[in-house]
Amino acid sequence: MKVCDEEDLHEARLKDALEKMPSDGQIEEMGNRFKSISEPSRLKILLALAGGELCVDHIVEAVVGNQSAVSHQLKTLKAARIVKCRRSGKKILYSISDWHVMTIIELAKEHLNCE
Amino acid sequence: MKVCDEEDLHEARLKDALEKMPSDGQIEEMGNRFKSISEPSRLKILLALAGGELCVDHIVEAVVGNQSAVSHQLKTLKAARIVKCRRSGKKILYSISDWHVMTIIELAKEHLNCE
DNA sequence: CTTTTATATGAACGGTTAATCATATGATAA
DNA sequence: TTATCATATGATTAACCGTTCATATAAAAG
Repeated sequence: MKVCDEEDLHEARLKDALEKMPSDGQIEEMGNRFKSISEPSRLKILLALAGGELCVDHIVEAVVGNQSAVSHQLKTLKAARIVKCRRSGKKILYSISDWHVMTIIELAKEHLNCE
Repeated sequence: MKVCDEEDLHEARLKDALEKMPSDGQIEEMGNRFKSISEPSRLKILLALAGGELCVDHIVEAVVGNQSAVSHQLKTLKAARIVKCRRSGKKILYSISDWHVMTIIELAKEHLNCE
Protein backbone atom coordinates (compact mmCIF):
# COMPACT_ATOMS: atom_id res chain seq x y z
CA MET A 1 0.00 0.00 0.00
CA LYS A 2 0.90 3.66 -0.35
CA VAL A 3 2.38 4.18 3.10
CA CYS A 4 4.68 1.21 2.65
CA ASP A 5 5.90 2.48 -0.70
CA GLU A 6 6.70 5.82 0.87
CA GLU A 7 8.54 4.08 3.68
CA ASP A 8 10.57 2.09 1.19
CA LEU A 9 11.33 5.18 -0.81
CA HIS A 10 12.64 6.96 2.24
CA GLU A 11 14.69 3.98 3.31
CA ALA A 12 16.22 3.88 -0.14
CA ARG A 13 17.00 7.58 0.07
CA LEU A 14 18.65 7.13 3.43
CA LYS A 15 20.81 4.35 2.04
CA ASP A 16 21.69 6.51 -0.94
CA ALA A 17 22.51 9.49 1.26
CA LEU A 18 24.83 7.36 3.38
CA GLU A 19 26.61 6.05 0.30
CA LYS A 20 27.08 9.43 -1.34
CA MET A 21 28.08 11.23 1.85
CA PRO A 22 31.63 12.63 1.54
CA SER A 23 34.16 11.68 4.19
CA ASP A 24 34.32 13.62 7.44
CA GLY A 25 37.58 15.15 6.26
CA GLN A 26 36.03 16.41 3.06
CA ILE A 27 33.01 17.77 4.87
CA GLU A 28 35.26 19.62 7.25
CA GLU A 29 37.32 21.05 4.42
CA MET A 30 34.21 22.34 2.71
CA GLY A 31 32.96 23.75 5.98
CA ASN A 32 36.21 25.55 6.60
CA ARG A 33 36.05 27.20 3.20
CA PHE A 34 32.54 28.40 3.81
CA LYS A 35 33.52 29.62 7.24
CA SER A 36 36.38 31.60 5.75
CA ILE A 37 33.97 33.52 3.57
CA SER A 38 31.14 33.84 6.08
CA GLU A 39 32.52 36.79 8.00
CA PRO A 40 31.42 40.12 6.53
CA SER A 41 34.88 41.63 6.98
CA ARG A 42 36.57 38.83 5.06
CA LEU A 43 33.89 38.81 2.43
CA LYS A 44 34.48 42.50 1.86
CA ILE A 45 38.20 42.00 1.58
CA LEU A 46 37.73 39.30 -1.04
CA LEU A 47 35.24 41.37 -3.02
CA ALA A 48 37.72 44.23 -2.95
CA LEU A 49 40.48 41.94 -4.23
CA ALA A 50 38.28 40.52 -6.98
CA GLY A 51 39.33 43.40 -9.21
CA GLY A 52 43.03 42.76 -8.77
CA GLU A 53 45.78 43.06 -6.22
CA LEU A 54 45.71 45.81 -3.61
CA CYS A 55 48.04 46.87 -0.82
CA VAL A 56 46.94 46.65 2.77
CA ASP A 57 46.04 50.27 3.32
CA HIS A 58 43.92 50.32 0.19
CA ILE A 59 42.14 47.24 1.49
CA VAL A 60 41.63 49.01 4.79
CA GLU A 61 40.00 51.88 2.92
CA ALA A 62 37.91 49.58 0.77
CA VAL A 63 36.43 47.71 3.69
CA VAL A 64 36.25 50.71 5.99
CA GLY A 65 37.99 48.85 8.79
CA ASN A 66 41.03 49.41 10.93
CA GLN A 67 44.51 48.32 10.06
CA SER A 68 44.94 45.69 12.73
CA ALA A 69 41.63 43.97 12.16
CA VAL A 70 42.28 43.81 8.42
CA SER A 71 45.75 42.45 8.98
CA HIS A 72 44.36 39.68 11.18
CA GLN A 73 41.75 38.78 8.59
CA LEU A 74 44.33 38.76 5.83
CA LYS A 75 46.35 36.36 7.92
CA THR A 76 43.33 34.09 8.23
CA LEU A 77 42.64 34.24 4.51
CA LYS A 78 46.27 33.55 3.71
CA ALA A 79 46.31 30.58 6.06
CA ALA A 80 43.24 29.27 4.24
CA ARG A 81 45.18 29.75 0.97
CA ILE A 82 42.46 31.96 -0.41
CA VAL A 83 44.74 34.97 -0.84
CA LYS A 84 48.45 35.35 -1.42
CA CYS A 85 50.79 38.31 -1.15
CA ARG A 86 54.00 39.73 -2.55
CA ARG A 87 56.15 42.70 -1.65
CA SER A 88 56.57 45.61 -4.01
CA GLY A 89 58.78 48.32 -2.58
CA LYS A 90 57.34 49.49 0.71
CA LYS A 91 53.96 47.94 0.11
CA ILE A 92 52.68 44.42 0.42
CA LEU A 93 50.24 43.54 -2.30
CA TYR A 94 47.51 41.01 -1.68
CA SER A 95 45.60 39.12 -4.34
CA ILE A 96 43.21 36.22 -4.75
CA SER A 97 44.90 32.86 -5.04
CA ASP A 98 41.86 30.59 -4.88
CA TRP A 99 39.53 31.48 -7.72
CA HIS A 100 37.22 28.59 -6.90
CA VAL A 101 36.25 30.46 -3.80
CA MET A 102 35.70 33.67 -5.75
CA THR A 103 33.45 31.78 -8.16
CA ILE A 104 31.32 30.72 -5.22
CA ILE A 105 31.14 34.26 -3.87
CA GLU A 106 30.17 35.66 -7.25
CA LEU A 107 27.50 33.00 -7.59
CA ALA A 108 26.09 33.86 -4.17
CA LYS A 109 26.12 37.53 -5.13
CA GLU A 110 24.08 36.77 -8.23
CA HIS A 111 21.63 34.76 -6.16
CA LEU A 112 20.93 37.86 -4.10
CA ASN A 113 19.31 39.42 -7.15
CA CYS A 114 16.97 36.47 -7.72
CA GLU A 115 14.60 37.11 -4.85
CA MET B 1 57.65 56.21 -14.68
CA LYS B 2 56.74 52.63 -13.86
CA VAL B 3 56.11 53.11 -10.12
CA CYS B 4 53.67 55.92 -10.80
CA ASP B 5 51.76 53.84 -13.31
CA GLU B 6 51.43 51.06 -10.76
CA GLU B 7 50.26 53.53 -8.14
CA ASP B 8 47.65 54.88 -10.50
CA LEU B 9 46.51 51.40 -11.38
CA HIS B 10 46.04 50.52 -7.75
CA GLU B 11 44.23 53.77 -7.01
CA ALA B 12 41.89 53.02 -9.89
CA ARG B 13 41.28 49.53 -8.54
CA LEU B 14 40.51 50.89 -5.09
CA LYS B 15 38.00 53.30 -6.58
CA ASP B 16 36.47 50.49 -8.57
CA ALA B 17 36.31 48.21 -5.55
CA LEU B 18 34.53 50.89 -3.55
CA GLU B 19 32.00 51.41 -6.31
CA LYS B 20 31.23 47.75 -6.87
CA MET B 21 31.12 46.86 -3.17
CA PRO B 22 27.66 45.55 -2.24
CA SER B 23 25.83 47.23 0.64
CA ASP B 24 26.53 46.16 4.20
CA GLY B 25 23.13 44.52 4.30
CA GLN B 26 23.87 42.43 1.23
CA ILE B 27 27.28 41.46 2.53
CA GLU B 28 25.75 40.34 5.78
CA GLU B 29 23.10 38.32 4.01
CA MET B 30 25.73 36.54 1.94
CA GLY B 31 27.79 35.96 5.05
CA ASN B 32 24.84 34.46 6.89
CA ARG B 33 24.22 32.02 4.09
CA PHE B 34 27.80 30.89 4.09
CA LYS B 35 27.74 30.62 7.86
CA SER B 36 24.67 28.42 7.67
CA ILE B 37 26.53 25.92 5.54
CA SER B 38 29.89 26.15 7.25
CA GLU B 39 29.13 23.85 10.14
CA PRO B 40 29.94 20.20 9.32
CA SER B 41 26.75 18.93 10.94
CA ARG B 42 24.55 21.24 8.90
CA LEU B 43 26.49 20.52 5.74
CA LYS B 44 25.92 16.82 6.28
CA ILE B 45 22.22 17.35 6.81
CA LEU B 46 21.95 19.28 3.56
CA LEU B 47 23.94 16.71 1.62
CA ALA B 48 21.64 14.03 3.01
CA LEU B 49 18.58 16.00 1.92
CA ALA B 50 19.98 16.61 -1.55
CA GLY B 51 18.51 13.30 -2.66
CA GLY B 52 15.01 14.14 -1.47
CA GLU B 53 13.01 14.58 1.69
CA LEU B 54 13.80 12.58 4.80
CA CYS B 55 12.26 12.35 8.24
CA VAL B 56 14.20 13.44 11.28
CA ASP B 57 15.32 10.05 12.51
CA HIS B 58 16.63 9.15 9.08
CA ILE B 59 18.55 12.40 9.07
CA VAL B 60 19.91 11.53 12.48
CA GLU B 61 21.14 8.23 11.07
CA ALA B 62 22.58 9.85 7.96
CA VAL B 63 24.65 12.37 9.86
CA VAL B 64 25.50 10.04 12.75
CA GLY B 65 24.44 12.59 15.33
CA ASN B 66 22.00 12.68 18.19
CA GLN B 67 18.37 13.63 17.95
CA SER B 68 18.50 16.87 19.88
CA ALA B 69 21.53 18.26 18.10
CA VAL B 70 20.02 17.47 14.71
CA SER B 71 16.74 19.06 15.72
CA HIS B 72 18.52 22.25 16.74
CA GLN B 73 20.40 22.36 13.44
CA LEU B 74 17.21 21.76 11.49
CA LYS B 75 15.69 24.69 13.31
CA THR B 76 18.63 26.85 12.30
CA LEU B 77 18.38 25.73 8.68
CA LYS B 78 14.65 26.32 8.65
CA ALA B 79 15.07 29.79 10.11
CA ALA B 80 17.55 30.49 7.32
CA ARG B 81 14.89 29.26 4.86
CA ILE B 82 17.26 26.68 3.47
CA VAL B 83 15.05 23.73 4.38
CA LYS B 84 11.32 23.33 4.84
CA CYS B 85 9.22 20.62 6.43
CA ARG B 86 5.82 19.00 6.30
CA ARG B 87 4.06 16.44 8.40
CA SER B 88 3.18 13.01 7.06
CA GLY B 89 1.44 10.86 9.65
CA LYS B 90 3.69 10.58 12.68
CA LYS B 91 6.77 11.74 10.86
CA ILE B 92 7.99 15.18 9.94
CA LEU B 93 9.67 15.25 6.56
CA TYR B 94 12.38 17.77 5.82
CA SER B 95 13.50 18.86 2.38
CA ILE B 96 15.61 21.48 0.67
CA SER B 97 13.80 24.72 -0.04
CA ASP B 98 16.71 26.87 -1.21
CA TRP B 99 18.28 25.23 -4.21
CA HIS B 100 20.64 28.15 -4.75
CA VAL B 101 22.40 27.08 -1.60
CA MET B 102 22.57 23.48 -2.76
CA THR B 103 24.08 24.63 -6.03
CA ILE B 104 26.83 26.32 -4.07
CA ILE B 105 27.45 23.24 -1.96
CA GLU B 106 27.61 21.01 -5.02
CA LEU B 107 30.03 23.42 -6.66
CA ALA B 108 32.25 23.39 -3.60
CA LYS B 109 32.12 19.60 -3.56
CA GLU B 110 33.30 19.49 -7.15
CA HIS B 111 36.11 21.87 -6.34
CA LEU B 112 37.39 19.36 -3.81
CA ASN B 113 38.29 17.03 -6.66
CA CYS B 114 40.33 19.67 -8.51
CA GLU B 115 43.34 19.70 -6.26
C1' DC C 1 72.39 54.58 11.97
C1' DT C 2 68.11 56.73 12.85
C1' DT C 3 63.59 57.74 11.51
C1' DT C 4 59.60 56.86 9.10
C1' DT C 5 56.37 54.10 6.75
C1' DA C 6 53.82 49.82 6.13
C1' DT C 7 52.37 45.82 8.06
C1' DA C 8 52.22 42.07 11.55
C1' DT C 9 51.61 40.14 16.06
C1' DG C 10 50.08 39.01 20.91
C1' DA C 11 47.08 39.30 24.70
C1' DA C 12 42.70 40.33 26.58
C1' DC C 13 37.79 40.89 26.24
C1' DG C 14 33.14 40.10 24.68
C1' DG C 15 29.95 37.99 21.85
C1' DT C 16 28.27 33.95 19.40
C1' DT C 17 27.13 29.35 19.06
C1' DA C 18 27.08 24.09 19.04
C1' DA C 19 26.45 20.15 21.95
C1' DT C 20 24.27 18.11 25.83
C1' DC C 21 20.74 16.98 29.14
C1' DA C 22 16.35 17.07 30.74
C1' DT C 23 11.90 17.98 29.67
C1' DA C 24 7.93 19.48 26.88
C1' DT C 25 4.80 19.17 23.01
C1' DG C 26 1.85 17.13 20.00
C1' DA C 27 0.03 13.63 17.06
C1' DT C 28 -1.44 8.94 16.92
C1' DA C 29 -2.72 4.31 18.53
C1' DA C 30 -4.73 1.41 21.93
C1' DT D 1 -8.21 8.79 28.00
C1' DT D 2 -3.85 7.06 28.45
C1' DA D 3 0.31 5.53 26.57
C1' DT D 4 3.62 5.86 23.08
C1' DC D 5 6.21 7.57 19.37
C1' DA D 6 8.47 11.46 16.96
C1' DT D 7 10.19 15.78 17.36
C1' DA D 8 11.02 20.32 19.56
C1' DT D 9 12.58 23.36 23.16
C1' DG D 10 15.11 25.67 27.07
C1' DA D 11 18.96 26.14 29.98
C1' DT D 12 23.68 25.38 30.67
C1' DT D 13 28.31 24.87 29.51
C1' DA D 14 32.45 25.13 26.81
C1' DA D 15 34.79 26.33 22.85
C1' DC D 16 35.65 29.41 19.23
C1' DC D 17 36.39 33.82 17.00
C1' DG D 18 36.60 38.83 15.75
C1' DT D 19 37.91 43.19 17.42
C1' DT D 20 40.76 46.27 19.90
C1' DC D 21 44.87 48.15 21.95
C1' DA D 22 49.51 48.25 22.43
C1' DT D 23 53.62 46.95 20.60
C1' DA D 24 56.88 44.66 17.37
C1' DT D 25 59.15 43.96 12.93
C1' DA D 26 61.10 45.07 8.78
C1' DA D 27 62.09 47.62 4.69
C1' DA D 28 63.26 52.10 2.94
C1' DA D 29 64.51 56.96 3.17
C1' DG D 30 67.24 60.56 5.00
